[in-house]
Amino acid sequence: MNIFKNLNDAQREAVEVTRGPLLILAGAGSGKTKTLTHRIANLVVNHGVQPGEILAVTFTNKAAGEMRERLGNLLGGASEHATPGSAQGRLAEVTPSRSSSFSANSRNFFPYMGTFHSICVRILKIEAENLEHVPKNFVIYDDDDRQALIKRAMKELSIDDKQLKPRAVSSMISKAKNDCVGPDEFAAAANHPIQKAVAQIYARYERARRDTGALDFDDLLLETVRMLKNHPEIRQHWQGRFKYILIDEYQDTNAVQYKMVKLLVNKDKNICVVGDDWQSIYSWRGADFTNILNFEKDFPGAKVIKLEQNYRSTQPILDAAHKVITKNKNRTNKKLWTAIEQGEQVQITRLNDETEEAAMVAARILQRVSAGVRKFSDFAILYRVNAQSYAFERAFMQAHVPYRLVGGVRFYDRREVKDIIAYLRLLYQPNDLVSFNRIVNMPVRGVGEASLLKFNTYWANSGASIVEALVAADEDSGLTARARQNLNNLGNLLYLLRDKVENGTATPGEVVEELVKEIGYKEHLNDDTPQAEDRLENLGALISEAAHYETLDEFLNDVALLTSADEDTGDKDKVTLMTLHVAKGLEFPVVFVVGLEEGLLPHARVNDYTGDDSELEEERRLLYVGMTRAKEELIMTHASSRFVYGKRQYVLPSRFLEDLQEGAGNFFAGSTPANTFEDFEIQPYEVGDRVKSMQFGVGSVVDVDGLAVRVNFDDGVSKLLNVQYARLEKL
DNA sequence: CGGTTGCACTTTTTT
DNA sequence: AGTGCAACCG
Repeated sequence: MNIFKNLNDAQREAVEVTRGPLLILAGAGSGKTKTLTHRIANLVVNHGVQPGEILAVTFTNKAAGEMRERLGNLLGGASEHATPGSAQGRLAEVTPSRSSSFSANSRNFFPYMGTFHSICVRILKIEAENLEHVPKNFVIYDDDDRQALIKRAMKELSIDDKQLKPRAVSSMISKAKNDCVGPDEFAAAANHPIQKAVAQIYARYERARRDTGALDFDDLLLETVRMLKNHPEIRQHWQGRFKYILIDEYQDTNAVQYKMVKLLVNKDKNICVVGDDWQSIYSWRGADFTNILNFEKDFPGAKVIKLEQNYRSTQPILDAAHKVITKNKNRTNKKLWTAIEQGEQVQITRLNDETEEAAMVAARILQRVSAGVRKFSDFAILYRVNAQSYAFERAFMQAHVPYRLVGGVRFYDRREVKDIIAYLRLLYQPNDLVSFNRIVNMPVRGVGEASLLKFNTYWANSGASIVEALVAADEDSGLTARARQNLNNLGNLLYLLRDKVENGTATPGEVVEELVKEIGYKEHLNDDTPQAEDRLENLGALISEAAHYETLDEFLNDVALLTSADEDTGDKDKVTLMTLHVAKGLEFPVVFVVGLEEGLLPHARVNDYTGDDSELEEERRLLYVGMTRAKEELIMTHASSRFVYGKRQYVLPSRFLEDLQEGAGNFFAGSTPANTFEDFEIQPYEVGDRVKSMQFGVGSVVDVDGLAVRVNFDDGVSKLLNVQYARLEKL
């Protein structure tokens, strides 16, 4: 097998340089994944490296799955000869086993591959017995779980959740954790009253979370870093184990992840990071692309390789994307090039509103598909916020355009699924307070606020776990006989199921089935509502999902770490709908980037009056990412008005469209030629002005709000008009 | 205790 | 517009 065949010079070099620190600056579409997989294959095949000695960190579980698949293809039958790693060396389950193209037997063959989070879970589960604050059977709290606990902490501290939003507190705590700042340090640095309040909540939250046997998303990383820092022998073990480290999307690593990398790299410094600062779009969750800019400083003597040939897009698409991104000041310099010189021109189209926008897109797709030029799966619609998908879903349904929605509500976030998962978590971790609160009266078992309060007191005094307290609750608990009976039953059920899980008499699938039957959950779901059928269907899907797992432990971990983008939506012939963030790393023959308007892209929350352009630049990178997903055709749209918060608002074209216009010449084609933007001059109107509209006749201005002007026309019609588009003339 | 009704808030992006 | 939460009544 020749691993180097099919690689260009830069890619080949990136594969060949196996020793020492290596930075691969990989532009969009430059064959990054290919290079990474070839690199791993080269290590294994030509350098005698055991797969288990390689750590490969990806940004999403899906990316890990893809890399695994490509590696499998590359190595072909080699897996049969591979020596299985230790028991710990099994492949991280990143997607339910059904979607993996490999049998469970081939797992040992593969490197540690996955997201930072999933890798941390694996390491922490292994090391839990050596760690004070990490129980072996920890559960993973997602954002909702964390917020529930924060709310509770705020209530206990009598902090009004209207004045200080639990969500805001949650994100402040998250930020602190991502900066490796604990509650004490946070309190010490707090001087503003809000910070002081948050410090109190933070401390209380942490205590509650620990008592409850849970780690939140950020803890997974933080506890791993703490462990590596504070336990030299553990650090040495893992440093010795991971002889080669690869990190993809390095521009999106945050402070904790950076620290972890530094702690995991051993004296040989065989670390290879791959990334592109132009595609850094996660600073809002703490990512810091200076990590990639500073790599050479962090690892002196690092080799730097640039992958600048783009294999994905045509020249016109690349030129347009380049025009946008080069408006950013804070960035590295590079020049992508493509051998595909010929191609369709980039189009910009203006529509009246989101309905027309979606209808136009649907019509265009249908036209191309029925002409036999394209298939549905060639198309992707990319937008800034999930809410934009509604209009497209409606239009596509109407036009019978098959589509798949990536992202949005996770399967595991559906209410019925979360209920059952909460039961499973509680029987797995009998102190999981958040799960207990969720299910204690679901389905209704006559335990309301008053009973719950009594039970909580009883439980707190007992010093036992929640499940133990449920079983033990007697007359002394002060509970009414009925409530006590019901709580006892709940506890007994959880005990029974836990036993079955622990001694292996029941698989996760069987446990879920028995649970559903025992609590009468199907009857509970089967109410009169029209959604009942969907819910029952989801419940069925959950049961069959659980059936793919051997242990509850594995199942719960996957449930917690899978994102909606990881969900297998099937490879049917469908148009893809997703956010720009989710689109990173993907490519499609035809891409529509929609909603290019001020307030949407750049998003309204972007601060652009402070003189700090960093947020605006991130929005621009987001557009760049979207544009560079296109292989052959790129169409960008914007609407004149849009429904926001249930109100129709007039919106301006995105300033990023002006970036594209410069030196455009005949660059653009489509229903809106580039010169649309030339007559942008806005005439000021005042209340009382007499105006004339080509469409509506003569009238008086009665209200002015920015560019939106309300005109009462003389024929009695009142219209809200955008002065940029309504062809108004001042009289 | 539990269901209903009305009101407030939402929307950035995700591991 | 849809959802989630608080207050109210049966």
